[in-house]
Amino acid sequence: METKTYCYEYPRPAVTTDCIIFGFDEGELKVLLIKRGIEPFIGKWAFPGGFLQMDENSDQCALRELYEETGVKNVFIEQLYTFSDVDRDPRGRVITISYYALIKLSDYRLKAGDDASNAEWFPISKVPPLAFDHDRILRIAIARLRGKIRYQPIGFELLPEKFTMPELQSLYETVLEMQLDRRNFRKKILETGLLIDHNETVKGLPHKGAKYFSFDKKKYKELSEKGFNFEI
Amino acid sequence: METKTYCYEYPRPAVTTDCIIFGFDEGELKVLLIKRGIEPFIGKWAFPGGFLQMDENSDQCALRELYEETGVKNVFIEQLYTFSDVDRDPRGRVITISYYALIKLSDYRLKAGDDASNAEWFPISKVPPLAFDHDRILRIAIARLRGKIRYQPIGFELLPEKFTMPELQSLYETVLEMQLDRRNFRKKILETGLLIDHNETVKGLPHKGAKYFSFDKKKYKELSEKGFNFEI
DNA sequence: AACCTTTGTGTAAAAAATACACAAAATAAT
DNA sequence: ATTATTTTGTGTATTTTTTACACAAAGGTT
Repeated sequence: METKTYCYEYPRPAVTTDCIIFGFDEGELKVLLIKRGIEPFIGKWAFPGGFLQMDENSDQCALRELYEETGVKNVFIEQLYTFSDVDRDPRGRVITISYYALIKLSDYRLKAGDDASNAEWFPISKVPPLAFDHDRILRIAIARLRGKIRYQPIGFELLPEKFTMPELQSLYETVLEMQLDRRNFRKKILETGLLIDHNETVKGLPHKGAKYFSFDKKKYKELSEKGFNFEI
Repeated sequence: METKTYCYEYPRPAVTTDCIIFGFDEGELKVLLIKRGIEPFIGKWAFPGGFLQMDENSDQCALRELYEETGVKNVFIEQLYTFSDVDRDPRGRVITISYYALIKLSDYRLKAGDDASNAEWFPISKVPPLAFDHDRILRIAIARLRGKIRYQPIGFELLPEKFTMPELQSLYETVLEMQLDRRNFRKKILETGLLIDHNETVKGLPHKGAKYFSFDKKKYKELSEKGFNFEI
């Protein structure tokens, strides 16, 4: 079918969602990029995304595209910003509602980037020039993540269910680009009351002897509904 | 013309912008609402807004609609959130990129709400039930304003060029819904270095004897480009 | 002229953030 | 196996920030 069967009285832009997928691995913050196989920007890297369908809202669209392109499911997403510049897509007028996702890379390391796929994880310091206005989108996404991790416990979304305090600290240090004192960090994190201590220590490397913790999602929901804040 | 001349291969949603316009007057935070003259929701109050045109981005659209519907120009606007639920408009699929604006009510009190127009200022505690999903949008806008005023000097956008310290404090107390200590507030605000002291006192009521200040926009630009923060 | 209301100002107390050192456990090296 | 090295866990003293608080002066009101 190439007939244009959807007609309107006034012109309408196309609407897409794009998703900036963050992962944390080997002490680095990474984003998942897809190498474009078609024009425009063929061969360039870009964020996964696609067209909004008429039976889904933009959250659902972002989650669907995320799943279709990377196999990732049940992840944290949040709307980032809507980009609407007239010339941002050479094919025509396209509005993009952008999202960012935080995923537990340990769970999904195998899905994307494998089998010579066109998806690949890039440390944010080594992201190549991107298609469309995606460089700008990435900058905004990083700024949002950096700002938000300070006052909402979203960092856990980037770690395995069970993690150690040094791992968590390393994540914070990486995202915030600053060194943190081990004892003060531990104190602050623990006094949120949102960590479950598993009383179990790591056997092998790395982080030998470190205690395992996990994030108490239920407690967080309870407390945040009562209006508590969690500055870290 | 009623012919549908704009045709596409896939269905597209309509895209609009809506603007939540905040003003501060008589010690109250207010929003500007427009009474709908057509279905759906005829007779109900809603935020001003309209359809995105193909030669403008969403910022420009929000500013244009703002000007057309209220005569307001040169104001602070910021993108708020994009709403995309399937059933949010009974006429069909509509995506709304929402903005909020902060205006100096003193400058514009005459334009809207006068001459039996269909625009009116409502204190946020007395906003009637709104059309579409605008109740939800308002809640989100208020939360954003409340959150943002703490770490960015946007409160000044709601006051006249020259204002007194008690006026500024009253604004903060109203938006944050909390009492603030006069001396501590003054100290914090002044140590941002962003206020110009006019060494001139108010003659008449109210705020007799209070000093006039104004916001140093240039200095703010300089400093914020260097990455300074302004928590208040 | 006396009174009332509102403004401007500094310091002491409390709370929060920061700096800091050593013992114990696991691994790595010899 | 012994020793050395690396990384973890833990508490307190110091500094900084935030909060609490009272009185004199100016302008308007009665």
